[in-house]
Amino acid sequence: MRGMSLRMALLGLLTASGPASGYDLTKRFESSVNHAWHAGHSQIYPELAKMAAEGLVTVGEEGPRGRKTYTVTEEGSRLLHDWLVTKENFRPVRDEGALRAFLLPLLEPEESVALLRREAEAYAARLAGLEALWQVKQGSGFGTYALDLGIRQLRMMRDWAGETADRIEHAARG
Amino acid sequence: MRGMSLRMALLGLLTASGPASGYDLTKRFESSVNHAWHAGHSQIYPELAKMAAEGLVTVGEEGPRGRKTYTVTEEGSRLLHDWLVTKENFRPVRDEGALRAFLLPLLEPEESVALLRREAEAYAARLAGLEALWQVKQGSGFGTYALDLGIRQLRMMRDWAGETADRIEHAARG
DNA sequence: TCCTTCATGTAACCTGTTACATGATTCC
DNA sequence: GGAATCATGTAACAGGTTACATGAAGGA
Repeated sequence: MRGMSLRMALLGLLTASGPASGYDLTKRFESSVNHAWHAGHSQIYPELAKMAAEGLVTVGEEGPRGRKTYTVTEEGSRLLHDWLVTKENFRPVRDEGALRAFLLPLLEPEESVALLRREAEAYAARLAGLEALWQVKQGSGFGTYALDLGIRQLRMMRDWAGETADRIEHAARG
Repeated sequence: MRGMSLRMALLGLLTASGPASGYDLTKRFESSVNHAWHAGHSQIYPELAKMAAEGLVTVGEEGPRGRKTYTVTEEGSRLLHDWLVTKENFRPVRDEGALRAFLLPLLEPEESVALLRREAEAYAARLAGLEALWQVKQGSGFGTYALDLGIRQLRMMRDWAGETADRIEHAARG
């Protein structure tokens, strides 16, 4: 089995914050795990159905408006634990930002510099968002480790973009 | 059009290192752009065919063993340039490492620590690979900016894993 | 002759994206 | 009554993975 990530994210959210509907999970994704793994409702609903069919979750009674509540089973719990502990995580890299970095020398120096400055700003803006979240959470709570990682990531990229722009500018003038 | 990355990587390699066959490009991918964007031959061959059909590249005479040589056209060149200069790059995040970080609190402290130590080592090993490459290239040449980015990335992840392990260990004891 | 490398592809499958589609409930 | 939000889904398509399949050329 290859891409179990969506499954694991769902099992994780259900474990951490308790039983929920597909709708709830879609919201939880947006507000918590989204900066680590993105998924929309059109992916979540069918995945929950499959997971129920495979016994990883159970579906409760239908509530108002057809609401279905999912709960993790023993088997789901075990699977998540095993995945976390066991799985070697080196899937092939596919990073559009890095690809653009790779191709950067194909641009004129002024073009590259302008691009990098723009990107540095964009990274800084996203960074500000995550840092605000960090403030709110006071550096504790469920998503903290991932949030820390995300912040470090954006800081690194902002710095890389800025310093690379400086380097190119310097080389073009000097 | 959404995922133009493979296309752009191919146009970029053809621009930077000259006309090549699908086979050559597969090799070039492995040895240069692989740490930024991965693709195998089964993706590259059909993509080149599509690109030829759309006039982004031309196919030369067949060489020995059915070898086909591709060359970038004006149109391909323009497309690549526009993509680099214009495109806003914020595709949704989908980072398995970050997801695992998010789910980390579901493990027992000792399990998390063991996992993070293992990961820190793995990052360090990959880092050593890229740093060796950097030494070879003496910090210059076509892929340099991306290589720099890759190195910063791995350093950051290694540090994050190590420091997070320390933090958890400290909290569990103290 | 045999092995390796060069060289091309296809097919089935899984994951993710975008757009379409529907309807109940609650609040103003 | 009308708008927002709750709540579920499907379908067509694009992108990526794995495995299968074939054969020519070159070197030991």
